[in-house]
Amino acid sequence: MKDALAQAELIAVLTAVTNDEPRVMTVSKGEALPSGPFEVEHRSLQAGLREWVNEQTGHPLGYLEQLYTFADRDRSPKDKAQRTISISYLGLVREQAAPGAGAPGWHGWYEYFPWEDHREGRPDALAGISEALNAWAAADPTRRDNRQKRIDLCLGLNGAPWNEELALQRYELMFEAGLVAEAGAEPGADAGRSMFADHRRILATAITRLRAKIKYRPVVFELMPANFTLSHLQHTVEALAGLALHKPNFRRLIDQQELIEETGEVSSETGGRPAKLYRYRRAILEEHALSSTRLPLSRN
Amino acid sequence: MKDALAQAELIAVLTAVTNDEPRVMTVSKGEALPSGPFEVEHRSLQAGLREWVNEQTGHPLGYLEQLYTFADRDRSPKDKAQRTISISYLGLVREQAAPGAGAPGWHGWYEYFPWEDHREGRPDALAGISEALNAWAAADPTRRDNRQKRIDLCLGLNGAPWNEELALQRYELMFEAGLVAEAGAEPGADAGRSMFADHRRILATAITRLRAKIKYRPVVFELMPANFTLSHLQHTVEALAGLALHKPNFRRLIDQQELIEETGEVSSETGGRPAKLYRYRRAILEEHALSSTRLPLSRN
DNA sequence: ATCCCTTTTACTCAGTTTGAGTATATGTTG
DNA sequence: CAACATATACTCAAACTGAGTAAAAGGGAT
Repeated sequence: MKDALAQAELIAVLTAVTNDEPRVMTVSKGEALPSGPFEVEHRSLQAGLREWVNEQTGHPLGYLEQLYTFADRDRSPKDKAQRTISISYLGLVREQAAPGAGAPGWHGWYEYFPWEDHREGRPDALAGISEALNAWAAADPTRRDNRQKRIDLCLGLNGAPWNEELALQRYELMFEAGLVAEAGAEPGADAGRSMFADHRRILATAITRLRAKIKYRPVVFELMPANFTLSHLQHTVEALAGLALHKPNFRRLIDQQELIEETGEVSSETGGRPAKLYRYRRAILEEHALSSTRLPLSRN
Repeated sequence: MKDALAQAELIAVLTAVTNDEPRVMTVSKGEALPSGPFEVEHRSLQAGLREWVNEQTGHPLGYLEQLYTFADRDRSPKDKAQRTISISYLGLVREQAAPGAGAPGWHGWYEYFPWEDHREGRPDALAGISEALNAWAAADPTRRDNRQKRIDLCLGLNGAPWNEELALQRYELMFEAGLVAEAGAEPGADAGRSMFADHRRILATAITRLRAKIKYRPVVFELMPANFTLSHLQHTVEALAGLALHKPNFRRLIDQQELIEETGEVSSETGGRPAKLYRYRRAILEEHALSSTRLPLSRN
């Protein structure tokens, strides 16, 4: 066995939801995700990430989950003998308490993926995208049918329903078709803001993972303040899923699962009838880590 | 940024199902999982793994999925300045065609996890395990309730149902309680066969992942021959899940999803009425990669 | 040839869950 | 105090799930 040395880099997708908008922490004016080297002193990968996130941002980091590890040659900046292994993590944080000056900035998910937000119906960006993808499919007669089917399923065309969990596949499809700037395309209006290297792909991975996870594990609460109303909770879920949910059914499912309990207080910030405040039942946290949550996934 | 150098190692959990028994490819007489270094020539992590699996075993490797990456300090053999990063993968292969002499050997999952096979009811091993775990919980008055709840949920005690997807949590619980040899325990009859370093933990991760995945993605077919009967398919799923499934419901779900089609032939190897042979509908493979499968999860 | 045994295949049925719609309660605002 | 906005509560049909039963089609023994 040869000694195969490599440099290890930790990349973080830190997400919060503020004002019903999912955001990600970025550096370089929103061009890149924060990252840092894995060092010998670190006890583990996760500990290493926690350490420098804390150093650099001071942000308390609750939930942290490994996303993916890659070391593709064509992704490394230079073609040297030494390779870089990138290990990405998804972290969930509370609504940020004013990041310090010069500190990393927060940007909305949907700046980078305008086509992913379906809370108010199909975004306009999808029209242009599907047109461009269809043209790409038609251009290759042999792979046409195959491509067309993928497009329909990814974008919810020709009878296929929109599936919010396909965020990564959609980005990869657009990449393959050369529609995004990372693949060498002209910066188009519909294609969203691009990022350094494959950071946007990592963000898409995080979105897909989180959208899947909120359906069967109570991770939303990592993004909520201690007390919240049911509407607030619903809007947070909707922001992540990029979908509008049916209100009565959302409520039914939440209290069926006995995940939360009333605090006894109410909030009149919502305009109409004051809403009861709830808190997450930490008492049964272990129970939840093992059992499952569900969410209604109706459209508008 | 300092240069943080590390050695990268790829670890493979290759699984096949033969004679209704899930098996894993091992080296060192079943003591370890096959692994190899990630080298500079490799195009990507996945490509690197494919390459040396092919070299060492000649086994054609279909489905391949990344499991987890870790670099815990206490897991490395020596405490040197250089760290090892281990990247593990789950691979699914067809029933093996007689591995060559001196080649890696196959061992049943349930040699390592005897408590995980519930196809014929609760395994005997669980009695001793739950007893030992309960004693462990009782030993610490402050954390008692918490521990007891975890035990009940993991093992399906006190009203909690058995959940086959908790394989990893169960192993970790037993590790924490010092019941497995890897944690320094005496080799006990119920604790299953142990493995080198944390390889058994990786195998548990693979089992958990696969048990979850077969429910919503048609990966079982990676383990099936070209033609198969519905019973064969069911037994394969049951082997992986470690559960007995309700036959009529299994069939109903399978053909509702139109994943397979009749070949027109029948097989009389089953003893009773000859069974129709089916094949996986490759034509709609992309479709399946994006949509979802479901399985009935009834007990016995 | 016929009866028995085994396994496949087909059908039924009640309880639960899900998607969707409607009605009522309780505040604030003009 | 009426109009409005939002929270909360209830209803209903369709779909799905878990579970059980019955018929069909072969092999083997007598």
